[in-house]
Amino acid sequence: MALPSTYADRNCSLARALEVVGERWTLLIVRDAFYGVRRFGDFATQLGIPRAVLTGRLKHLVQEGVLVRDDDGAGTVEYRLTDKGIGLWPIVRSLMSWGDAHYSPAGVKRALRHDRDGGPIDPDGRCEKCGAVVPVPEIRIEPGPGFQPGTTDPDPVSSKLNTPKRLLEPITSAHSG
Amino acid sequence: MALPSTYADRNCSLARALEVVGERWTLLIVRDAFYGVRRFGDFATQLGIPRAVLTGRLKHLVQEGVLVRDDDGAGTVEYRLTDKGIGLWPIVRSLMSWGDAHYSPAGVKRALRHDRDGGPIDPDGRCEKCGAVVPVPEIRIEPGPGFQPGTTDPDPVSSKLNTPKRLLEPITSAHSG
DNA sequence: GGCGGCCAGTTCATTCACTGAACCAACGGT
DNA sequence: ACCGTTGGTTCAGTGAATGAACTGGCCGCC
Repeated sequence: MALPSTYADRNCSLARALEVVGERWTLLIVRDAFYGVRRFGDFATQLGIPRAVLTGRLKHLVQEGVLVRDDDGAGTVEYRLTDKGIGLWPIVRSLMSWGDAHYSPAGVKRALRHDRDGGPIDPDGRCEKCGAVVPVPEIRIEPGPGFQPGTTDPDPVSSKLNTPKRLLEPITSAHSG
Repeated sequence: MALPSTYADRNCSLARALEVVGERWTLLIVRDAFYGVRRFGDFATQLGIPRAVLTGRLKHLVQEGVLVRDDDGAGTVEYRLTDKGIGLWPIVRSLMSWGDAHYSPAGVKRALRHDRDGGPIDPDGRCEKCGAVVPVPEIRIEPGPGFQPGTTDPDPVSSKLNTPKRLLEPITSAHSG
């Protein structure tokens, strides 16, 4: 985003946060990272984002410490959320919740559950069964009542994204899956 | 923002929410609305946003039911948050909180308190004194330890924004204040 | 050891949106 | 009649997004 040159808003953490995750596409990339997407190509096809833009956004996110770029030396590159990136979860959750509440009359598109006890997670991120704020790796995501299966048959990555799974669990594309 | 023409992501409420509040400036406008800003000119000077862009964003937000445009017939126009707009509070709060946590080593720039009992509000939006999720109109906002007073002396609206006050309480610009 | 496929990333011409400053019209007060 | 305030609009210049084609490293395979 890069705020106006004259950084009028030195005292707003919201503006500061938006400099990191406020640009177009960025939060969608982060969301996919929560869903387990790690590969450049998977982000690209999943989001339909121009590759040049994706390159820039990933660089920015790595620079800001939201993602780490893990290059195994043999040419396999993976982007993974850092702890700082995982800290974005409440933002992603509350945006999804607001979107569901106002634009998905048939019910939530993706439901969240506490993987340990199966309890539903309320809009505040608490498990309705055990009452605890559920840590990200213990969250299971699955299609909700508002979910609409696509008309065209999905690529392998999409179908995995639409299957119940825990957050952060890697999605492997193509051959290795 | 207007997602890619081919709306690949029909099943993502995050994408849907970002269509409404994901464009540059939009969440800053919403934040200012929480702070009590209501006038076109105040948004413009406060944010340093080009007026043409502000016009477009306000129109969009009104269209989406996040703000109402209130024209008293005598030429006085006010933009106010609707209930749907107030529903964005958890998003604004969690973004501020993330920004403070990672970019404000001296402490939060703005502190939130439950106006009724003075209890501090935790990152989840709960009053640490009474334990309740604090409704927006009961939230008092005030400069925190990370707040940096500006070098240039502020316009009247800014100084009011930097004074403890409750959310949604209107800020009146210039003469009437 | 050359071939083909996969993958991350670049290049580039086109289109689109933002920027910033100037301008305009309605109203209020004097 | 005139001036200041307010909510916009207009417009040329600039920068960023788009989308499709391309590059180059690495792999397995014959």
